[in-house]
Amino acid sequence: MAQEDVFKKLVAHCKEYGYVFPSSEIYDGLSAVYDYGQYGVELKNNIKKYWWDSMVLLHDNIVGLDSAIFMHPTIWKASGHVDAFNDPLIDNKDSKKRYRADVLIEEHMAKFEEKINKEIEKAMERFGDAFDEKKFRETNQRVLANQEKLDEINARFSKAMNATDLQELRQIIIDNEIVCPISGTRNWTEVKQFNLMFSTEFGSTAEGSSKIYLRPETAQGIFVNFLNVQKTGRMKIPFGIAQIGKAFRNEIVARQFIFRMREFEQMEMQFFVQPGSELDWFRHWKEIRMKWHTALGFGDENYRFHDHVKLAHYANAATDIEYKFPFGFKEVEGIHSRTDFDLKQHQQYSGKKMQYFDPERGESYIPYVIETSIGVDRMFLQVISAAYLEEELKKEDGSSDTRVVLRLPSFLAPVKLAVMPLVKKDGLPEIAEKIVHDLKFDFNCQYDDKDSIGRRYRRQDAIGTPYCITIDHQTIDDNTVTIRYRDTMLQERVGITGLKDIIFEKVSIATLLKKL
RNA sequence: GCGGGAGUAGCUCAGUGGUAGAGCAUUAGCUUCCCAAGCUAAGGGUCGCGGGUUCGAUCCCCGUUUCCCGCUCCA
Repeated sequence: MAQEDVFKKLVAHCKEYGYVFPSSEIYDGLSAVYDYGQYGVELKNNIKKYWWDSMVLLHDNIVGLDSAIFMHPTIWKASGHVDAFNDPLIDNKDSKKRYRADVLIEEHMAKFEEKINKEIEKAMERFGDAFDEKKFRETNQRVLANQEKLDEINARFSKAMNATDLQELRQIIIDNEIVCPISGTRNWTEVKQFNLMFSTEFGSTAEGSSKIYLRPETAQGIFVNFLNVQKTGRMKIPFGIAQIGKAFRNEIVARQFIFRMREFEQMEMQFFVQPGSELDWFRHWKEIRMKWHTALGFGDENYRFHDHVKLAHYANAATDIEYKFPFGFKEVEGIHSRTDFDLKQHQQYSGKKMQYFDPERGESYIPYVIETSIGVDRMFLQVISAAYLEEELKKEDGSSDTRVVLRLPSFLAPVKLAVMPLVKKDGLPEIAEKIVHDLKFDFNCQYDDKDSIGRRYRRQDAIGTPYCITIDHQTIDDNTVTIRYRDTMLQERVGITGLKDIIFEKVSIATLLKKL
């Protein structure tokens, strides 16, 4: 089957079995926004717990944080998000090329500069030493005409940019007959502003309210709490702060299922280190994070690092952990050496000293930061991609059969076990119900007595339930049941009294954490 | 944003200018001693939305919206 078909089926399966629904579906949906269903939310919570425990439980120098989504608007000025990602863009309908409207106008203005300079050059040649540039500029008709035109455009342009008047920007392009360098036509679309950040009104009355942003990353919440956590937690460098939370980005391209969403969830850990030691720590965290992924058992060969050659303005080293999705290797997690950029920026913008006194070195400094940042939703997609399998089965009579099974690691599976009476009579349902009642305090259990036993097993396979407990007539005699394993479909006979311990050992997250 | 394709039941799809069908799924009951597709019954759709043509539109025409594919963009 083509890889793309697998992905389509996976998306359909997610919806069909209560993992992921398109947002606002009854109102025709909301682009690039998705909801997690009854099983999706369980899987997501389990992924988050695995990450959180691996950070906060396993490292005595990493603590958690839950900072607010609303933050002071200056934070996004300091981080660079306000200025870096809100360019006015315009498309040429013929060449289908996209340009920055401001760049088009600036380039156009540069042409007038050139014309003026050429006039001056020519005049210089003509007049030689006697040439007076200032006077020439003030008197030459062609220079004056060009300069006037230039000043006029510049005045309109500055005004439009300051007021972010997109219509005026387009009008400037049209009035000046600026053409697309490729198609040569003036067939332009409207100017659009692609804002990375969502904004909203803060304050309950329209007059007193001010514009604030929904955070585009959780990291800044950690940076602005650096001093709070360091001081109240008596943290000594090196130490880390971990946070799980929602973030929001206006994506230009949607259509990638939950791989790229406008509202998404991040699991970020910022690790503060001595300046100069950051690249050692960068390598250290690369290793730790890769181990976290491979411990899930989806096959080491399906992961790889992708080191960045071109670095963001704040980083001096960066890599991605990529997983081989059905649609190719894609980034799941990013690890960045962010230098002291963020804390330095906040120190400058807030006027507060974002420094740490290092007793070992006897000096204060702004710590350097190693960031590990993973998208919960991407991780979710990674897990479910890896788990999804359409399996060909040979039946005893020689005919073949397929079953769809989610081979989720037990600790991540939404439902841990299904308990089912083999037949709906002879007191078997009552025994099954009692088992569910006893185990429901420890595990997510389901009771099912509808349809044939084989069909019930398949239903559980489809949602990834790792264990099925079946009560049969032998149970009445000796208090034993069968436990059926999802991946192998094999069964074992065990005593009812030992069930809790058996399941607990298999689904405990501690078993997984010990591998790290 | 541009171009192409599609939108009929929860899912996969059929269908006709004269008030809508199948399989699977769901619910209830029967049957059933271990791996889906036995039996019976029931529920569920103003055929994406709006407008036009027509005596009458799910079907023809126009617009719109959503999804899919390609291009474009992308920290």
